[in-house]
Amino acid sequence: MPQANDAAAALLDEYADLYVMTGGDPFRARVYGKAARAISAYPRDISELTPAELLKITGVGKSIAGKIAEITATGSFAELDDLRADIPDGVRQLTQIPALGPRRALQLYQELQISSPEQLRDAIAAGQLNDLKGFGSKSAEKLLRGIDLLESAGQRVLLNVAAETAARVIEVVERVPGCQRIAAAGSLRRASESIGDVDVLAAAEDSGPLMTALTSMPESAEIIGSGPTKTSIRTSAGLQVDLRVVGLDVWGAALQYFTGSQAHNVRVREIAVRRKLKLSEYGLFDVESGHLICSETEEEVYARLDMQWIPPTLREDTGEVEAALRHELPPVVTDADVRGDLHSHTNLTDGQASLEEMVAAARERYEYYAITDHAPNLVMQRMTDEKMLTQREQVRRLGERLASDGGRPLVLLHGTELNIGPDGSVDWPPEFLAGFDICVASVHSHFDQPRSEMTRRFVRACENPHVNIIGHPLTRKIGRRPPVDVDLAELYRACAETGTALEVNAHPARLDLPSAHIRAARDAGVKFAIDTDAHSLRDLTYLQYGVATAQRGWLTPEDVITTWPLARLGQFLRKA
DNA sequence: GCCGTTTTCGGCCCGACTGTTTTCAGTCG
Repeated sequence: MPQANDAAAALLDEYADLYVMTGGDPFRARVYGKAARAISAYPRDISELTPAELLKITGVGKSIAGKIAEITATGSFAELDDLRADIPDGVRQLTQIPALGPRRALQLYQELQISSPEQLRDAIAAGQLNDLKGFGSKSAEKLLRGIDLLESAGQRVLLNVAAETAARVIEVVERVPGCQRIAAAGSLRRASESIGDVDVLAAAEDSGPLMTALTSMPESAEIIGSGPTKTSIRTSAGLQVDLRVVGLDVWGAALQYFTGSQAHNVRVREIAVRRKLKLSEYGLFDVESGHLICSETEEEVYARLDMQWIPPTLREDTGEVEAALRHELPPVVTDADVRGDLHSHTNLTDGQASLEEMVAAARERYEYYAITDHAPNLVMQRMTDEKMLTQREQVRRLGERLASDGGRPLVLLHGTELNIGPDGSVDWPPEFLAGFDICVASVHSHFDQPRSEMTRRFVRACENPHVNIIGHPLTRKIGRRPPVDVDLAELYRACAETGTALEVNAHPARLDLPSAHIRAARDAGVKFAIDTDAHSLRDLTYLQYGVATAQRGWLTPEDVITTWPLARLGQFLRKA
């Protein structure tokens, strides 16, 4: 989505938070949050829309349209500025502390002038909370732990880390006699790019033994809460795990509910209400009679609301509900659609495994596979023309062997991952590049160029007739390195015009191009390559996260060149 | 503040758990 949309959405979200803090109508606050999501999912740059076009965005009415215009003109809006004057920024930060919400955060500020987590820690130490209404000794303890947690870096984890934790919990709990069914839910099932806590749903008649199995895991460092349907622990690695146990007969309704997102659930439940129905984790009910209509599968629940079943990766309230009601959900790409991988490394540069090892693993999964080791300008990789040509010969011979040994067919492509220099040039002259089957080109340095230079840099790389794919386009690392500043609309235009694909890098630390930008790129006519960028055998298993990211961007197999048969891919790689 | 095969006004998702509440508010997802 355009950057102006992100900025405006952040301001509307901030306004919603501050507004609810001051005791304002919570429904009104919710509308601002809803409008923020709508804007941030909107494909066109909102600063370029006419007032009439703004009003067409669902959730944006006259008042919010006016505020967006104000944001475009001045970078903020008057009502927000007023609230900011009343409530210091640190008070909003207080609500980041687990178990401290907007109401009590404001109470702390108004009665004790506390406006940051550090000040709250000091106030607790000084016993200032002791005679504050609604704060007992347990609150103080809990808040102190919450502040520690907030300050210890990395409270959110990458997808693969969350998936490993969930797998371990499932392994332990499913062995308990009486556990009838178990699965990961929540943001992990939706494949969000980072995960704050791990949700696991289980079915059993008696929840007790399952809860005990969770709380007595050696990894369980703290029991945050425990009841008959829900138990929360924190692992020794600091990750919260929620286990919910329901009856097998309500599995579908519960899985739908615990998968979320919250915004998606709100939309679906509103649709139920309009039909005089009530949806909860226990099923879909007729409001008047109270009778259960269905609850066993997600498909039934959606179908009874006249909706298609919605893949979990799409459940973010960014238009999927409307599309499902119209029965126009796109047939998003799945793991099974992927035929190849066009970006991988070996130990000739910084990979961990040999050419033979990587290819043997790739052969289990793909129809075609490209080796794309680093090029000379990334000097620490010590690449030379000779090394590259020797590898090309090895790849050719290995490819011949694969074709004749009677095993699974796998076509090997020889490529490279070029460096896009600060001026948009790449490592080798055209005559050397012409010898590769495929060239990925990526930014590996000079991340801080101003937008105009960065944009020219990418556009020039796209215009190179030998560059097929822009690798990890925004070069961000989740939670560690911000994305580069590039005019995305210009980048998309250049990709579409030159027949250059954008990568959806599957590594869980990258997931780049991010799903939030993929839809706008696709609408601009861009094609995508889902690649692992594997530097090890394990990295090859991360393909699933690239597919999930593509799904979150609503991509179909038609949009993804690595799902195409080799002949069609070959045509694309010629950039004709 | 937004929205309407109920509605231009009156609604706006629903339930579990915790702590300090003696009947429920706040928080979370």
